[in-house]
Formats: sequence, C-alpha cells, structure tokens
Amino acid sequence: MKLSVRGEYAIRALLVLALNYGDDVVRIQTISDQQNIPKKFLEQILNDLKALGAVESRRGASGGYRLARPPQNITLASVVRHVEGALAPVSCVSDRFYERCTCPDEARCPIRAVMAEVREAVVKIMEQVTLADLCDRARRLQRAPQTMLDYII
Amino acid sequence: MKLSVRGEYAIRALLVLALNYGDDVVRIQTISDQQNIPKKFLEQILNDLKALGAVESRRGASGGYRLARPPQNITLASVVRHVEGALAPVSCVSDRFYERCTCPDEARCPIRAVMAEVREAVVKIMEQVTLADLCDRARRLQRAPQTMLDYII
DNA sequence: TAAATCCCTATTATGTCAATAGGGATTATT
DNA sequence: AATAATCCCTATTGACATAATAGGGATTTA
Repeated sequence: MKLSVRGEYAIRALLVLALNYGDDVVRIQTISDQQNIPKKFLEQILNDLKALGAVESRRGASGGYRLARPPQNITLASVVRHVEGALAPVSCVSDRFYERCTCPDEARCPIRAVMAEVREAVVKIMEQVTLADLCDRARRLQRAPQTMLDYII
Repeated sequence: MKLSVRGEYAIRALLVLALNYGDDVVRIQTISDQQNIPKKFLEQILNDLKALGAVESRRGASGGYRLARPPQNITLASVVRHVEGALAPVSCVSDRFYERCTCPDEARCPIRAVMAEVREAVVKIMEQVTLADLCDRARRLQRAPQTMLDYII
C-alpha cells in the first residue's frame, strides 16, 4: 500500500512546475535544490513525464522544464499511474493493469470484493485532485501560521 | 499502492480458518491445497500470525491451525499492518510507522495533506472489515449464480 | 515406535528500487 | 566561433526486499 520514492519525487517536481505555471521554464537544478531530490534521478523522472504529456522542456543554456498543460488538467492519478503503475492494492482488481491472481475462484473471492472497494476509494481521491488543487493547498498552507498547522492533521 | 503476495496469502489463509471457526483445526497442507499457496511459505506466514494473536496451533499428528479469536474480532487492518507494515501510501502520514520524508517543509506539504486523505479512506475500510464480514461475503458469493457475478464488479 | 504434523533457521534466486556515471546533443551568450 | 550551461540518453551499480526453498527439530497421535 505504498507509493515509491520515484512517484513522490514526480509529484513534488510537478508541484514546483505548477507553482511556476505561466512563467519561464524551471531548471532541474532548481527543482533538485528546492525539493532535496538527487539531480540525476530527477532528470530521468522529468524526462519520463514528457511521455505522459505533462511536461515539456527547452534545451541548451537557459533551458528547463515547464508544464505542457494547465495544472487543473493534470490529475495525481494520471501521474502515479504513469510512473508507478496500478493504484489498486492487488492487480486482480486493477482496471488498466489487471493480472489474474492465484486464488481458486476469482469471481467468488470475497477479498477481491473488499480490495475493489479500497481501489475505488483511492481512485476517487487521486482522480479528483489536480496539480491546481495542490497549488491552492500549498498557498493556503503557506499563509497559515505554524501554530495552526499542528491541528490540521 | 500495493499489497504484497505475503499479505494476500495471509488473508486468504485466515479466511479459510474463519470459515472453519468452531470446528477442528485445519492443516497447513489443506489450506495450501485449497488456496494454491506454497506450503513452506504458508508455514512462515501462519507462524507469524501467532505473534499477532490471530491464530493458534496444535502440533503433532492431527495438528493444525485455528483462529485464536472470533472472526468478527480480527480486522483486515490488523492483519496487513502486522505482516506488511503501514497502510498509508507514504510513511510521513503513517500513524504507527511514521518516518520523516525528504520534503523541505512537512507541515506545509500539500501532497502530504492529500496522502493523509488517501490513508484515511483506506484505513476506514480496512479497519471496519473483519474476517466475519469476509465469511458473510464468501457465503453470499457462493450462492450467487455465475451469470450474476459478471455484473458485481 | 512410526507417522504426521507444526516449529525454526538459514539460504537462495530473482527482481526492484534508488541512485550514480558518463558522455552526447542543443542552445544562449560572449 | 568558442564557451558554458543546460537537457538527453543509456548503462551500471549497490542495496534491499520479496518469494520461495531446504533441511531438519520438536511434538503429538495412533
């Protein structure tokens, strides 16, 4: 039930780009510094996100990355599915990454039914939250004084 | 966002024991056959579940395993937490398996806030569903004709 | 006493993950 | 034209986790 470090880095990097949406491109080095992400590792991840159509890049001196689409158009679900794979806790309830499991009768497996509910709950959140939402939250959290934050989570 | 094979085996084995709750003990071999689980691997898992207090065993000829508590008393959350660890998608939002992440400001991390929501959604289901619920579902699914099952998921 | 079980530890094979390495291609600036 | 700064691409590594196997020991029943 875990997101890999790679997936987390991808979201953190996209958040930086989303916060700079409309401005100039952002260098890998900058993102790496701001977010404590190993630069070379981040290179791979950002490059991979181009295949998703989430980011685009400019090469050469004063090059960098920016979002290829408006932030309200990029969901967490699409990002995680692209860099990690299934959102479902077991692949036998996954829509796009389905694999048969080793249980004797999949159609009558009660565990599968529960796992399908878990999947739905996760997907519902991840498909609904966009990079624009993350930006909103980030800005709201930025304004909140430290003493308030203790009570939010 | 994935359950390991080990965790899946644990639940499948416990389901078998729950369906036989009140009867005699069940041999590893029987569970292994019914559920297509490698016997030696299953040994380790069941033994580990004793530490959780979920199962107890009788040794020797005509030995085997049975639930140590009523099935309505054993939640999926407790099982998965014991054999796998955190239910949370990232450890910085985990209650019992908390670990600080590498992001610059955890208290103001908007990603963390979303991940906390995902955690809540998963925990809500996993803490509520017990082995007794799985038994109910199993029996209901057993009665359903094949043609109905196509429409359930 | 023999057979069937659970019990325990060690080992292995495989794969994944996170990161590093090393250079190539492109572009802006001087 | 030269230089420096960036992105681009592939390969490799080291560490770790996972899934399983192996081999015997302890216990109980028949």
